[in-house]
Amino acid sequence: MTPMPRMKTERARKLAAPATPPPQKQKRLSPGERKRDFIQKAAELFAEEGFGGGTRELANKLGVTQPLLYRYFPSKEELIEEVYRSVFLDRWDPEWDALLADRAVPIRERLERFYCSYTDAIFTRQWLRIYLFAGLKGLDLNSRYIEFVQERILTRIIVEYRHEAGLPPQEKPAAAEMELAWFLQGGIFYYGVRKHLYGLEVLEDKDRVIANALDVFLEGISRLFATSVRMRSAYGRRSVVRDEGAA
Amino acid sequence: MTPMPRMKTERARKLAAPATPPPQKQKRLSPGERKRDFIQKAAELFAEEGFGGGTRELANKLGVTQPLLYRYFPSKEELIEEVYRSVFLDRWDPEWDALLADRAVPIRERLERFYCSYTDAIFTRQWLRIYLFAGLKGLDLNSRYIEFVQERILTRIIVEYRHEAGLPPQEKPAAAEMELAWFLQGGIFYYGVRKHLYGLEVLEDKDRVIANALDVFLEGISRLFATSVRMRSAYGRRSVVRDEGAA
DNA sequence: TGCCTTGATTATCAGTCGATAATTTAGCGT
DNA sequence: ACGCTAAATTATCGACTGATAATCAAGGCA
Repeated sequence: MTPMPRMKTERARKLAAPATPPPQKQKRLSPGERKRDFIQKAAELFAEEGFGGGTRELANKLGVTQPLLYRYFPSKEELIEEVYRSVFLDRWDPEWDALLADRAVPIRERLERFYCSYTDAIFTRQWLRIYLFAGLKGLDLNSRYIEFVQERILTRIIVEYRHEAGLPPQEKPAAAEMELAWFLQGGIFYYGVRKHLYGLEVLEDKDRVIANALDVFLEGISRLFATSVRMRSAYGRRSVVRDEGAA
Repeated sequence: MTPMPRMKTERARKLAAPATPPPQKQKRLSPGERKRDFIQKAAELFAEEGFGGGTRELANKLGVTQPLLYRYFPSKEELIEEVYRSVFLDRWDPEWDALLADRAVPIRERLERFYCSYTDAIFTRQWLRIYLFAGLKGLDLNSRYIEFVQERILTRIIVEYRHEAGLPPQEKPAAAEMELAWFLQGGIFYYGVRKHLYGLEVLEDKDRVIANALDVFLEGISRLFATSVRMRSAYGRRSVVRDEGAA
């Protein structure tokens, strides 16, 4: 009801959005675009700050004000879940399923092609950090992703390896076999963590590192599986493949 | 000035410190004890909530009031660093140095003993969570721990393996060799992450999982090192051990 | 027993957080 | 050109954060 609220409004705008100085006329995006922008910038923010990153800082990255977020997401928690979905569920290339199961190609080459391509997709600072933040937060979506990895990658590795090695098929891989597949997965994964999370000096040729890891893994399990089949726990020596059931 | 402020005080105390109901007379600890208690409970809190865990919640766990924290630590950040120190720097058993370097024992057995004992120390929910939180926060203390692992564990594994395999000694392990050692470390580490961070069903016999991983690793690298020595990059095939220098 | 050091408490501040209600205004359809 | 829908803003709330100053009181020492 008083004169000149004009000047004050102008100043408030400048202070509120210093991140994007030039494009001041950004207004009225379609709901779809706005929502996508929120999710994308939120992924960037949460990757750096964790899910505790502020909604105001997020709004600044978009050049809008903070309450606008709540026109598109009922709560911050729901934004987080959508970020999570966009980062994880949409990055699986269906091609990989076919690749891993293609018995016309030797298992060695299948695994090399898969892991080189798969790590191209997930070995980014953003993906790895959000993955770890989500794990620490205990989101159930994270557990579901792990189960996905277990079913779509690791179980297949065991099944396909056994097939190529001429070992008898099983209904389900033994727990000890799954642990060996996880050993491979974890060993490769940690390369990405060292490089992109810790920023350490690593051997830069990622595909060569993967190839070496696969050499070690496949040579290693071939000897292990061979002995376990040959002696069938005749010795008291560790027998790997025998199932003790999952806990 | 009125009767019964007694009741109100009583209620306030109960609301403020519900964590430790019976010992209400806890007062006047020596500075040393109090400080240790703060660090220990802070480790528990930060492991669950991350370093964003509140100072009031921490005080509640101790049954004291929040400002008391600032008699022992100038700021929360400094408390975090002391927590970090107590969790990481004090858990290395000097015995492990001798164990890894003891050439009277076969490398296979040295590694098994070491990793079984080492993982007994670090495979706890608290250690793993603080380790990952610290990594995401980018604390330089974390980088220093990684370098420690690299020097005290991984370099030694390569050196000792090469010695036992009769390979010529090097001034420094090749970058590709360090990557293989990291592959082992990461593969074992991920077992702890799956169990204690994600709470997944794993094969419960940790020492057997480690033994299997070592079988695979040692068998694998023995073949790899042998071929690389035999053919010296005669083929165009990948040669592992040749150094390309660290980035 | 009474004092005095110091551990511990109460009261409080300034800043930030997620979220809500009311208001403004951009831009399409007529 | 106007008007209406809805995108975006301003203003604000209550809860919670780390931190400070002033006050209280436990317990060793005389």
